[in-house]
Amino acid sequence: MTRTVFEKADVIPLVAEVFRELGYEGASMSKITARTRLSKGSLYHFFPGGKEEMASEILAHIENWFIRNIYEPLERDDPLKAIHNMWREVDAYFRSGQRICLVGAFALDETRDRFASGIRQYFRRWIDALCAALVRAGASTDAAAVISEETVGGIQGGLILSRALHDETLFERTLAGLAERVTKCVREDAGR
Amino acid sequence: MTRTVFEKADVIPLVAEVFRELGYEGASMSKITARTRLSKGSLYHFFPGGKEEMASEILAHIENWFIRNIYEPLERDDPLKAIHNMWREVDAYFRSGQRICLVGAFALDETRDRFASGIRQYFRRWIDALCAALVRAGASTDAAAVISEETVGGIQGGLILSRALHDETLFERTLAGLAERVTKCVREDAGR
DNA sequence: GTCTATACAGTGATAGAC
DNA sequence: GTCTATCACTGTATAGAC
Repeated sequence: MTRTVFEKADVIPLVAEVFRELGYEGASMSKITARTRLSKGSLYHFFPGGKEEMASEILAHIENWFIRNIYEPLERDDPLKAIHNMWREVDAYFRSGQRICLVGAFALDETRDRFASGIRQYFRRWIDALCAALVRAGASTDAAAVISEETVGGIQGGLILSRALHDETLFERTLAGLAERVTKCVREDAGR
Repeated sequence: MTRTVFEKADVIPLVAEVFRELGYEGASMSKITARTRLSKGSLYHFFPGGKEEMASEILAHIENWFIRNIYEPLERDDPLKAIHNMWREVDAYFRSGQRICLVGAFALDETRDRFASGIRQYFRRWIDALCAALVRAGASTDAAAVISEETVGGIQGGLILSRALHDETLFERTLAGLAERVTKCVREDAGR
């Protein structure tokens, strides 16, 4: 029998995937052990606080990924390039809509209240970073604020719809539509 | 002690609210009994199939509500009036974003697979009914198809965001933005 | 149609051997 | 760091009294 030795950094993405598939309440310890092939002993070794600690560290891990790959570029790189990078990274991260947003899923039921500040922060910073990039690209402050909210919300809605309709093309169509509107917004305001 | 006597029609909305608050897996029988003040005996009397039967009947109940109040008007009434009616009903139904869409929540995890056809139908018919109304109002078939998907997805995203950010105004802002885009789409295409 | 009592499988969590 | 064995508890579901 093979005995693979992990460290925490390897374990977090594995467990995260189970939470994504089953939700916070649906992801029981036995489901997690079955799908990750890690025993309860190993899991409690890495996360003495159990499920709550797992989910908490997973949320932090997700936020860090978005900060590095999406928010920071939006906040300080060339805005149009950073926005283009966002579409590409988001499509890859959510596997063209085949993978859900765990933070959005947690927001829908009372799981939200357990992780309220992490959930709020993730969306708040995404919207603000996109808004800042749009303003730097020449959009008006008002228009940028509106379309940033619509974009981040639109991505979440696209994930729900593409899963509900079993339509893998829907998420990419959603991203393309959002990208077009964002581009138009920048052009119109910058050209005034 | 008071002993209220219910029939199934009274029970469904009560249980539905608990599923909305806690999700399918989070809504345990004991949580349902505690929040509805109905005993397990009563619940199994109405739903011999347990949780799965409850959720199944709730989904059917929700779809019927949407058919009567939103889809059918979109399919056969004056399109502009029916669309205006939709914004009003949706805002009231989701309590300005304080109440989530159970169908959308179920779509996010593996609960989707239990109720796949009901979930698919709910969104499919919503998008199609809105699309048909837009075409009758003068929009081009292509534009109507695109904006119908964006609208139904945008509503779902608005619900996630307003909950995540604890911002009651966000959902109404989302609806207003979607309404504006829908109106513009009809005017542009009809005026060609 | 309401309730309580009960069965027993599954839950999160811990201890201790390797 | 891995695992199995075991804990007390909560899970769904059923039976039967009122």
